[in-house]
Amino acid sequence: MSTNAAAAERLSTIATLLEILGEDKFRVFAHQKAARAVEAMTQDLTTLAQSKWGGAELLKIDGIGPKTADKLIEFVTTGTMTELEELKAKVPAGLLEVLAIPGMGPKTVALVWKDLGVVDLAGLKAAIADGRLLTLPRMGEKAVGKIKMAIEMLAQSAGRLRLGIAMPIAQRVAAQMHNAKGAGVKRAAFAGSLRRGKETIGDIDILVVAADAQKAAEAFCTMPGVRQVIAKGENKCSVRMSIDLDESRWSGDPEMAGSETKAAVADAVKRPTVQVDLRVIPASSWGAALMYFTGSKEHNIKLRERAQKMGLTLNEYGLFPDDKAADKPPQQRGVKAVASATEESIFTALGLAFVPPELREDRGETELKATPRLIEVADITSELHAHTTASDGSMSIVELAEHMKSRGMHTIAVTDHSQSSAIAGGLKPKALREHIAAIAQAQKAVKGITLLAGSEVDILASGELDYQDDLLAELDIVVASPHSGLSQDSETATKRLLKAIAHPLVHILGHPTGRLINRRRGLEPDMAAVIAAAKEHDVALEINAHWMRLDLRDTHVKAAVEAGCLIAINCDVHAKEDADNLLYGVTTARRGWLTPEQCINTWTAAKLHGWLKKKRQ
DNA sequence: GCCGTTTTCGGCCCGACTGTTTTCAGTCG
Repeated sequence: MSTNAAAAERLSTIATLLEILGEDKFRVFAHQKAARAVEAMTQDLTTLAQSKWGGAELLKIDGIGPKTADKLIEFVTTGTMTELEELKAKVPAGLLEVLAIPGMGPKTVALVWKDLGVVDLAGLKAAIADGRLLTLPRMGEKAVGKIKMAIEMLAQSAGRLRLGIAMPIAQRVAAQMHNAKGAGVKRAAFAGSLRRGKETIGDIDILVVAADAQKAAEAFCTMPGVRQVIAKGENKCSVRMSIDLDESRWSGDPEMAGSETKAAVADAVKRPTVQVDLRVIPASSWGAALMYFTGSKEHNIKLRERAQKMGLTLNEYGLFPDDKAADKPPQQRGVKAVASATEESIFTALGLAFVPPELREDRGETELKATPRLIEVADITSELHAHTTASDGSMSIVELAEHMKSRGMHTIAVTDHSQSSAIAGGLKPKALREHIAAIAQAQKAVKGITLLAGSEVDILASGELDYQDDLLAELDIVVASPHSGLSQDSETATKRLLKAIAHPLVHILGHPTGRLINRRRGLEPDMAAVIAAAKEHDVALEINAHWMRLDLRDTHVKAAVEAGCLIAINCDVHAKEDADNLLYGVTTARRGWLTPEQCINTWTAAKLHGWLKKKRQ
């Protein structure tokens, strides 16, 4: 784990422990905010904190004050935080897993701990089994039953759903709500972290405008696949829904696969349910609700703070004048909203440029003077990372070319694996030379798309490339990627990647960390150094669009974009349907604030081919 | 614990749902 992530995790744990101890909730909130700030930092904390002005630099970050800065410097210097150690001595470690149970908040956790001596999950289960939990105030049969159910559900859950699994489910649910009989649904859309395009999703939020809210709720709770109705109110319902693996797009990428793909598929099958929330919204509040439920929470807080400074109050029904009447929310007292029907109108009323959903993470988006022209799927006109039957793909060269042409690409790079990736059928030098000839031959058969002869060359553990330079020089394009030795320490990994980037024949650094979301952490290089080197050597950093990878990740993309680095968005095509993953790659790019010009896949054929040839002269 | 275009002290985002209550605390998003 990177130092930043480790420090953020510790601050977050401090917040949680303070919460259990019943400390001031604003202190808790401050620690949570600081943790998020550290998590979002693009500079390396170690480098920053140890520099002469490190402390002052830390204080410039919103949410980090003198106390937190001290804790961070202490952590970087000594590897520990005294405050955390002291808190850990007071609170049993097992209570953290108890707090993770939905329905068990800090107050209840403190209660079972103090009154029943529960110190971990096993203790809680025992207290449920022998009826002691029922003896607590505000604990009835129903409350205990819910906790029991939540424990069972948690045991089945394998964590957050990957974007590529959640998206098709959400699209299907939204479509089903549109067609709900008798409910008169006028609008239906998904919101939440899915709309923001996060790489993993905790639950799915569906919003509808319906003539008959009750019928809409009824239709929602009785959809195929609903396993349990968690809550069913007038405006809000929550269900747990089975995940049907057939809904998610999966391609057999044997490189990930061998055991990895099978494990990932098994993982998705094992995770049986996902929580889906429905909100029924008045048509006039559509924009406010969409905004509110899209989040993120941090972004919403920023907007509400801003509204408050302007004498306004913002909730899921609209932006209202703040008349300080505390008895009831404004929409229940007939107060007329300043703005509510569209997101655009609310941003405008707040004096802000419209913020695309992918940017709503409180990473500076409310400072924007104008809405940036972010990259879109339609901007992409080339695919620069694809495999054929020569290694581990399922299409021939001609099939691949025809398919990518039908997807509107002017260029397709054929980049089969190199010799060290034996499991993926990597090509020996002789086979690669024959493949180069075969690609030239295929070009004669296919018109209207340029075929490039390339390779996805392994970056060996040492940082050396998997072919000799004379062979690499024969290729139109070289994508250099790490495939093995992915548990190297950070320093070794950094050296390895820097060496590959500095190689004069390399165009693109493919899936730079080699991570697999929810499965493999991958390399954790000093990303600032990698980005600086890529910029210096005119190497594009790849966003691998497969939803298992999304590598670079969003925060790395943002740092690379800020540094002026070139970015490639590639589907790493092995099979036809892999081209559909482009949406996820572009979404990740948008989360990193990428504009079209900085992405080589949007360039005209002339510009792209010219750039590639520069490294062949 | 952090922060300042009313503030260096006194605030700090907002509403729905649930289960237990007899008016609300706790949790969630």
